[in-house]
Amino acid sequence: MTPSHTPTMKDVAARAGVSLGTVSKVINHITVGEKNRVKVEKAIRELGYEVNTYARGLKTQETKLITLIVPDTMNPFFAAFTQYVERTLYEHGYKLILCCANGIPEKEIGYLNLASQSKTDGIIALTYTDVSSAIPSRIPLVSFDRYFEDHDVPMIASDNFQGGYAGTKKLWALGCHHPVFVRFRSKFPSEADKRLEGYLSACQELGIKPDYLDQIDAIDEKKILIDFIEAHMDFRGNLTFDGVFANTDRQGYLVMKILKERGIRIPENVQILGFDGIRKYGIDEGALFISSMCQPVEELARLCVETLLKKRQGTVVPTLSLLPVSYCYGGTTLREP
Amino acid sequence: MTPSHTPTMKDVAARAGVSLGTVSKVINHITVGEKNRVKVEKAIRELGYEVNTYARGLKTQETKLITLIVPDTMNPFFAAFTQYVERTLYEHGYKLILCCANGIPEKEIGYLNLASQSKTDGIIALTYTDVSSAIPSRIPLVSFDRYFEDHDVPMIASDNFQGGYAGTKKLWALGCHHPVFVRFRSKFPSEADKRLEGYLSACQELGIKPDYLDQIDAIDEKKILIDFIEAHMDFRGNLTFDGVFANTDRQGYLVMKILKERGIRIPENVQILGFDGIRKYGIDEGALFISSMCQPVEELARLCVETLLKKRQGTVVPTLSLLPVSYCYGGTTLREP
DNA sequence: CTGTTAGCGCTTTCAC
DNA sequence: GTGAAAGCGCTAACAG
Repeated sequence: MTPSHTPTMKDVAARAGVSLGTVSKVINHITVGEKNRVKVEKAIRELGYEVNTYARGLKTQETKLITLIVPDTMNPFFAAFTQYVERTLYEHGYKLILCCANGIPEKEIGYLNLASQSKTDGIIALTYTDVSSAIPSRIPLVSFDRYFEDHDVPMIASDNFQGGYAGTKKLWALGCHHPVFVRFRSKFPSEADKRLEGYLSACQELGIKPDYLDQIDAIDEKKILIDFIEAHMDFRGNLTFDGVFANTDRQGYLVMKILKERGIRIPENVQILGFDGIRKYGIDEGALFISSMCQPVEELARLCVETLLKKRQGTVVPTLSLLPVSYCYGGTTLREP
Repeated sequence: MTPSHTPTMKDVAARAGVSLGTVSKVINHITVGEKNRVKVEKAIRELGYEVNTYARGLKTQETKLITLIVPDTMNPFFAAFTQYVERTLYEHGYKLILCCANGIPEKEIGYLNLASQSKTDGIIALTYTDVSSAIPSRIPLVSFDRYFEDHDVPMIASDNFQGGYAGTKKLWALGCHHPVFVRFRSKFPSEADKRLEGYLSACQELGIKPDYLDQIDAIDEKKILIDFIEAHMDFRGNLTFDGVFANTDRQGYLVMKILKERGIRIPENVQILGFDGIRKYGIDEGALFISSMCQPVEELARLCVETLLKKRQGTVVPTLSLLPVSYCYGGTTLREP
């Protein structure tokens, strides 16, 4: 008689006329007599049996669950990253537990603990709050874009320096001889901080006098930008810069709106270049909001997952991996000369 | 001596000098002698103990994990929905397992099974593929926007009919006397199909001759839209409609782009109204892409979670819950008269 | 109110 | 190559 509950290994064993251990071996691909294997496989099929992950996890301390911590999913960049992480995990037989930290440190810490209690096999963290003290040692953890001092945490990121450098050169090549850099950032250090450094380095090489806005944890970004812009007008109201390299697409978009409101034509009067490569309505069909140094989101996500899984199985993994970013036209820069 | 492994209930019991059962009771908030409770709580704190969800789950068949199935997270509407579902679940002590189905039925079915194997406590499904045959009976499942025949699945959705109706009336009030409706949809029936019905109903009431584009599983939306638009020009190249009510913001945005490319001014010549209420760069600061009938995403997410949890605990829940949508100005309609 | 104990479904020795 | 049996950490009777 078929059991009414969801079938367990016991049911399979009974139906196949073998012992529990044999069924377990078949499932875990451990050598077993041909005949028995076939019998067990048949029973599994007939019963629609699937292993109970939690019973298995209890035993093996594996759950096939990976936690992803992101600030939120409404930011299109994080949304894309989340999607690709999920996809890659799925391909490797893992499920994704999603934590939108929303800047709540306790929430991040709670999820970090989840892993340390081995309820989750690892963590991919994209966090901008300060939780480094709560990082469980010896737990598979990879960080995106954020460098954790004092902890042996592999970091994956875009090559932000190169992006800042190449972007500045690109603006120059497109005719911007007075590009300014603009950024708002949190007080927690991240790899993305290197974007400005890249800009500075390129400026030096090009013989441009660098000029930038750098605000930490600003509240009213719009007002600050307006002040910055007005401080860059000469006596007849002309702008003293002809290009804006923004730290993120969002910030660049904001700059664009403000400039347009003031009758400045983009890209004729001022070219704007962002960073991230965010697309309207997702990747598939959407155009960029603005021209941008695009991060290879999919590859970044894959690399995070693969690094994490390798680390879990004990392979030595790079402490730092940087992926290149590339320029993409999005309407706010001049077409190629 | 402190154990080197992550502490178990046994360690807590030993340290507190009580039995396992007592510790379990303290944890599960079952009455226990004041003195013992304090001792146990102290031991828990000192050891940094946390229950092992999987051991517990094995026993109780509860995992405090809920699966959310969405088509993807790059669509801003789904992204927002995901975020709010996660937040609400968190408030209730549940974790989110995220499945981006990407239109792959096998993937959805796999996750559906996860739940039926009681590795997950329930499912919130926002799916546009046909998986109704795979729906495990008697498993807590609530559906967003999609009506499952033959299954006792509570459905949550926006009041799409009301939205279609109110949106049409709004366009009329703003001076559109010849609004057309435009939609692309999948072949799977969903609540969102009622948007067109609302439009038709309002047209009848207003004495407007309805006119609409309705495409199923179209490949080249842009081309179809262009054809539609060109078919609506009189002999001197003037449009025969003065308003477009699009089935989604994305579709409305596409219409806007095409019209603008043809030199048509929005909203002066043609007003455009979308549906969803998607915002650039997420909810916080972003403006709408276009004027829209906005779905109350947060409330929808909350309702899904609460309905699911109620159903789990055996409470009778509504088979259908509709939440009202509301008009939001987004630049593609005329300002209030 | 407290301690003891029998499993939950699975993996993994360990004899056979 | 196979089966029996001992747990993984926890909960839920059940005695006391």
